[in-house]
Amino acid sequence: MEKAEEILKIKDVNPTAVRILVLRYLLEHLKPQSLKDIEKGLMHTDRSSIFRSLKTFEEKKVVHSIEDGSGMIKYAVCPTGCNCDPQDLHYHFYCTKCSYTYCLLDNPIPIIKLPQNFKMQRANMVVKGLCNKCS
Amino acid sequence: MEKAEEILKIKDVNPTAVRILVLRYLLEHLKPQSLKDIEKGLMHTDRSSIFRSLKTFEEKKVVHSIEDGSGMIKYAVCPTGCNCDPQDLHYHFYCTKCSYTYCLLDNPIPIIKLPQNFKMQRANMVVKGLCNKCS
DNA sequence: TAAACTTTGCAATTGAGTTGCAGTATATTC
DNA sequence: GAATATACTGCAACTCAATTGCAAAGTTTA
Repeated sequence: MEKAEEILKIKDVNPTAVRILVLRYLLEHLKPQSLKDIEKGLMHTDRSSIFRSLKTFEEKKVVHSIEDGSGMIKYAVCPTGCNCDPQDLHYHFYCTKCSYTYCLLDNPIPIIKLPQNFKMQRANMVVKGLCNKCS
Repeated sequence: MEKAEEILKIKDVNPTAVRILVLRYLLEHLKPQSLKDIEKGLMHTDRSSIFRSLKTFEEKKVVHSIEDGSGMIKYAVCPTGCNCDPQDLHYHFYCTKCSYTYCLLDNPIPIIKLPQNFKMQRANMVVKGLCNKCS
């Protein structure tokens, strides 16, 4: 069984054609991909089908989504053991010139003190600016 | 001279009718306001005129914009001495249930180590979850 | 006053995300 | 294995915020 199918089986998601293609596409790419990226990559697959696959994946924790400040939601396959906990996340750097998103893995996100009874679900930490190639 | 007019003069922005109304509206509200918020508040002013005022304000550093994860850009008047430096900013908490945005002023944003030759322009740090009223 | 520039209001467009629906495929039951 | 139920897909259409084109109105300058 291929990796994509295995993951789907483990996460209890029906391994349909579109889902396998989408998941494979995400696995093949290191960087988080947007719906549009995937659509371009899988030229003959319908956008809404990809969209719905991604929603299913998110729900079943196959992938998690990232708002990197580009205006498009990006998706990345959850690594083994990822519980999609916000504290697992890291800063992202979005280059306003070349639109590339970098992960700033060196900087841990500090524990954030929330007011009483506030519950964190997720966090998006985005630094925008110019990357080394564009500055 | 009223406060809004003063600010516009200092920041070298032509004090037109729409601009004064928009800036007054922002000054009257503590929380960052979206284009839609302002549109609702200023019932007889055209959206695109408000939009262009805000763009002008941003350019002239009268206001800065905040992406709080709500999907709508929010605008806030720059406090005196604000140079729109990303380090001046703070975390925001966006309640996914009531859509209210809170400023988490107690948590300073740490200095973020960027790779060589990366230049920060701005930062958006958003925590999403449920606020005390909704949890 | 006329010309040049700025601002405004309206209408239309963009672009990402999302939904309704009918047709197709897959699974379940008899 | 056929009948029925359920899940998935593709297409088209829609939402919603942001943005733009353009001509009219207002303001400044020569």
